[in-house]
Amino acid sequence: MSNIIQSLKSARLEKGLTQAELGKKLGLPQSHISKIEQGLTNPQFSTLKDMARILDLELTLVPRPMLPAVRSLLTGEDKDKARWQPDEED
Amino acid sequence: MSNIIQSLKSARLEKGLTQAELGKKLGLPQSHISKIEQGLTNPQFSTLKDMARILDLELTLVPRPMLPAVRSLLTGEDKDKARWQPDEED
DNA sequence: TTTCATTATATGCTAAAACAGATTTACACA
DNA sequence: TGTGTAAATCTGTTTTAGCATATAATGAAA
Repeated sequence: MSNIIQSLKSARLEKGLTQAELGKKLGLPQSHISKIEQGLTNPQFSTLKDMARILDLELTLVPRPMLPAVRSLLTGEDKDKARWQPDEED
Repeated sequence: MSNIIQSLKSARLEKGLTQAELGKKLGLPQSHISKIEQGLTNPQFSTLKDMARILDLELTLVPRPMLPAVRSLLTGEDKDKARWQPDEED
């Protein structure tokens, strides 16, 4: 399963939402959320974008060279330790 | 047109790639790239993700509250000016 | 500047996949 | 066991992805 899908599922659970509740907010049937989370379908871009938004996340484009910096910012790590990891694979 | 699509098109042009060249790298027909860039179709998530990667970009999920920080990091702005903008709309 | 060649992007038409709706399974717990 | 809730599966409809082709744009040569 893609990392992004995984993260979206985690975000849904952390918010205590069921697939049906999330689906309702999105105007999507629960069956979709199920298939998406199981990786049984390759969803449309807009579907994931909308899903992210409902979960207070935003799909953004990051230049590869900036990835380590962005990741350390997001994880709250100290950027000045100068030991950035190579990119993690998706 | 979605901001992300817009950005991907800009990235393609900046790299001096034609739709056909990008399509070839992706294993997609040029006609798709055309439709996607025109907003005539709602592409699959994986298509955009792959497209981004070819263009040295990565599709990442950012918590909404972190958006301003991430954006200022990406645009190279001074984070300490303490006048973060509210989120720009997509 | 006209023509011709070449390249870049856009448009039609079928096949495949996402989507909507209804149903079914899994699991909790009274 | 029976009831309620959450997630998964099954079947028909809508939309994208793929292929072929057409239109548009660029540039070189006459």
